Amino acid sequence: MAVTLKQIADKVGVHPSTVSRVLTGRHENFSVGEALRARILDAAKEMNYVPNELARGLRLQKSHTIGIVVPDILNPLYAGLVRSIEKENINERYSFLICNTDEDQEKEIKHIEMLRNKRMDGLLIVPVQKKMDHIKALWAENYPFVLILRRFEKLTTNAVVMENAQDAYKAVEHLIKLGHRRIGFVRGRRTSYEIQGRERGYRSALAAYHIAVDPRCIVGDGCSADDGYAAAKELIKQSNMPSALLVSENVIIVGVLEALFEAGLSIPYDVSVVSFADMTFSPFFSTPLTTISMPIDQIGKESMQILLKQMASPEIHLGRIKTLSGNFIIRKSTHKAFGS
Amino acid sequence: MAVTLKQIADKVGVHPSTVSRVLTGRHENFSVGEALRARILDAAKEMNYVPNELARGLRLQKSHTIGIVVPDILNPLYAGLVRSIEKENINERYSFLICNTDEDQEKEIKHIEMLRNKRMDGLLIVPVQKKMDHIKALWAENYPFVLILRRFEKLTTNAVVMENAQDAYKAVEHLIKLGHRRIGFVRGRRTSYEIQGRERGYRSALAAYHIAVDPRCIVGDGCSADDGYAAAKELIKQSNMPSALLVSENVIIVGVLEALFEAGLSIPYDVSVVSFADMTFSPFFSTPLTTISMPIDQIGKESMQILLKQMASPEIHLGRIKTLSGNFIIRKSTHKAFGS
DNA sequence: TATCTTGAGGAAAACGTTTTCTAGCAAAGA
DNA sequence: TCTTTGCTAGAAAACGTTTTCCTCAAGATA
Repeated sequence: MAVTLKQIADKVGVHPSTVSRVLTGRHENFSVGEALRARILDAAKEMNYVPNELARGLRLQKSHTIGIVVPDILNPLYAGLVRSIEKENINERYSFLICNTDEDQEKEIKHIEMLRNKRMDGLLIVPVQKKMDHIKALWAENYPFVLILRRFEKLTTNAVVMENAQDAYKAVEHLIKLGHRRIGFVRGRRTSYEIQGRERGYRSALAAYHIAVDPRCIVGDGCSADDGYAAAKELIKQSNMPSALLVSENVIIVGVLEALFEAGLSIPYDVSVVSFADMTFSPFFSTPLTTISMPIDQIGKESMQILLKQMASPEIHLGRIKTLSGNFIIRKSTHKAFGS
Repeated sequence: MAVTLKQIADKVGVHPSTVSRVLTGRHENFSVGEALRARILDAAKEMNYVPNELARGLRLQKSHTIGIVVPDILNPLYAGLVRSIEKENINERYSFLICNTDEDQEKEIKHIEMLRNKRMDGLLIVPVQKKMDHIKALWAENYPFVLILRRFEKLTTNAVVMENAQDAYKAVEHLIKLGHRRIGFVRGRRTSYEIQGRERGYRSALAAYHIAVDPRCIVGDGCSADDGYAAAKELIKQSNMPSALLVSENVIIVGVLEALFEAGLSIPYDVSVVSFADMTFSPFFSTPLTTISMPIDQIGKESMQILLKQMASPEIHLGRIKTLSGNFIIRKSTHKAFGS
């Protein structure tokens, strides 16, 4: 069906290799007469030649494609990440194959297997982090990849992560300084790297100000809006509900807001709220949200740059770990505690 | 580097074709002894065999990949679309290569060229719609594809689109029935299919109720939040600003809200707002938004189903056009006009 | 005149699969 | 005993490129 080099060659009356050389512009150690060159170019255009990247890829051992594995592209955090990765794709050398895991470990494993089958030149992964054998395998085989937002303590791979503990610490400290003593933590997936870091920060901030941690103040385990909704409900029904909340993730906050709204609680008068969040919309919520927002553009940029370097020399383990801090932005959703 | 069929074959002492047959499970017209079969399977596992999809693709003339071209994956509308397309990917037969055009026609042309080079089995496209030659070419060559949300009147390709005019009509009618007479239209990109349909609907609703269209009420041309912001500003500074607004697109509304907020205008008391929108967040804005929301899941599902059919028989032009209606959801951002 | 360079292009292998065609051999049927 | 059938497996071509190694003539050089 599709036109091949050979067909062009036949039409022009020349060898396929010559056509290849003209079309790819490779004249090193080689030269083609101007006239012939022009004839080949014309024929290719006329015949609507579409180079077969599958064949090129097989020969060149390169797919010119990078695999991206994220939890859910519908989460603006990850969509933004993808866009910022794209921006570092100088000269549009690569295209991107995107996979969603929905935080499902088995899906991730299958996706990565598929990406390897399709011979991605490199992988950018936000890992689910329940298992690490398949990541270890990549590492052992010098397959170029960079972990994003999450990494394995026991494995020194390339990674770009956040200062989660520190970021959470700052947020909680802010609440404490506003006079809050009972501060809730709406947690995301307990097993995930960011959340564990953020919980550590939450705990150490309380400890620093000599406030005991009430386990009933820590709720939730999951990363959907529904999970946030359920977790907030649990908090709301408690007799001495926290006067302030730290919400640990982007999408969860939507559910928390819904629960608060449903319960007729007003922000920040009934409850102060700080959230890790990265939605363009945060400022337009009924009460503009005080947030810790991530430097998504920078995360994408660093990740891609490391990956490019790693792809350039796969045999050398860079083991680059870049750690970035979030931006704490105070808006209207936090207020002095009324007792103080 | 990577293990090949031949290496497995050598190790087991058998021909590569036999290995291929065992590993792909193709035993039609063929059979392999149980013992040998097991030995091959073992060897493959032990040697960590990763099939080369590039080679398979070349041989089979299939990439098992579908190209998706959208304006911007960061727009929840398109991210949702991608996810719903994925849901129709039964048995995970395909993976998806995603390209963003940013509504730039040249980018779209380049992306589609690249997708053809990489031999995508099919294409799902939200076209920029300034040029159509490259789409026509796909069509002429029986390349399987489906246009989404936008289509060319002059080209009967597969497409899944919305009843834009009708949807806008309903929204405007709602405003008119609330007593509004001066109704603004914050337009998106003038050249795009949806926007033209929506403008038609806007105009015909006004006409149906004998309200003259004031060209000053129609503002904007662009699809970013900034465009919405600028357009709303323009409306706000007018002496007789409209008492109600129809906002034509998803992301634009964020800018409009910002402008309104900045001008100290309250919704719906100073101005009623209806928007085409598809964000999970709409209900949580300072005033929950009355919206026309699209059945994204259905759009993705229909698109993928049509594409699958088209891929199954590329030589037959299905020319299927599916038209869907939006859901009009009344929330709190619209109110009776105060004059009435 | 004999040898060397240089410019122009061809031949063929290789990348890793899949699939069609062929073939050996044993058991079964005639 | 001779042919057929069924099971098992190998050989080789093909998919569409790229690239290394040739070849061959013409002009330059010694």
